[in-house]
Amino acid sequence: MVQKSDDVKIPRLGDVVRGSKSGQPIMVLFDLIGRRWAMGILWNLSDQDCTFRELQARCASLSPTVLNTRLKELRAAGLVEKSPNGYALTDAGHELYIHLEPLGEWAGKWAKAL
Amino acid sequence: MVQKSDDVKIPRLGDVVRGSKSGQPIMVLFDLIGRRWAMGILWNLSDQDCTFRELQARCASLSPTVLNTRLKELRAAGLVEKSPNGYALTDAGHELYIHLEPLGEWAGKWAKAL
DNA sequence: GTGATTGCTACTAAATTAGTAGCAATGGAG
DNA sequence: CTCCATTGCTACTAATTTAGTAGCAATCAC
Repeated sequence: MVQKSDDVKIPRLGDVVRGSKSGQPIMVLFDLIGRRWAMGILWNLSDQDCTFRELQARCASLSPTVLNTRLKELRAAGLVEKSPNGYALTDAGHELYIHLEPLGEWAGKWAKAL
Repeated sequence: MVQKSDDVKIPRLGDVVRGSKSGQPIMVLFDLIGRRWAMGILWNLSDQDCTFRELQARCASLSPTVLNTRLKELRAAGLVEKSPNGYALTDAGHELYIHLEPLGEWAGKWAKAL
């Protein structure tokens, strides 16, 4: 299994966050978790560790390319880590999830109202 | 000022959410607010109404194309509306913001730890 | 060994976003 | 009314991101 050290562009503090000159933490975070499937991955990892392929299946068969990219970014951001069973949330990842979780219920309400 | 009725593709319940077959509300929401600058726009509208150009300035001069697209989507989703002063969060938008807000503080902590 | 599964890379096509220019409408100032 | 600034937006092209598919090396179960 060959590993190339290709550059995982996660946003960093003070960085030009994909257009944002501010580099405010919240914008850095939004940039990171606002990428396609990033929040979905965190969501799906929240209740159990997943292998690469399980995660892929849970996320509506998103392409391995994107899944792998997202995983690299989330790992570089300290939100996800490798575990014996595949991938898992780190403590920070769990903390973030705790803040995301209420959105689940709210989304149901919102969707109904729409 | 001519208005063309061009199709604002906001995710809908039961939709194939940009690849997601589930159509779960939370995934629909993630799809919507996971688009570039969507959360940033909500964030910036939370404390005051903004004109189109103010919003553009606050969001690191994101292009009018994308800003306008996001605004259409967020309006179609009932999170943003026009106000005398430009654009504003709806009640639903405020509710969502309330859930997003704690992320601000958390992001600061996370960023420091990184 | 053989076969199945896992983690991932490579590649091309499609979609989204960035970036810039500019125009029609509105609102003063004189 | 005339001039001019501002606002809200459209049009267009270039760059970047994501989708989608194929497939290979490593690991594991027999």
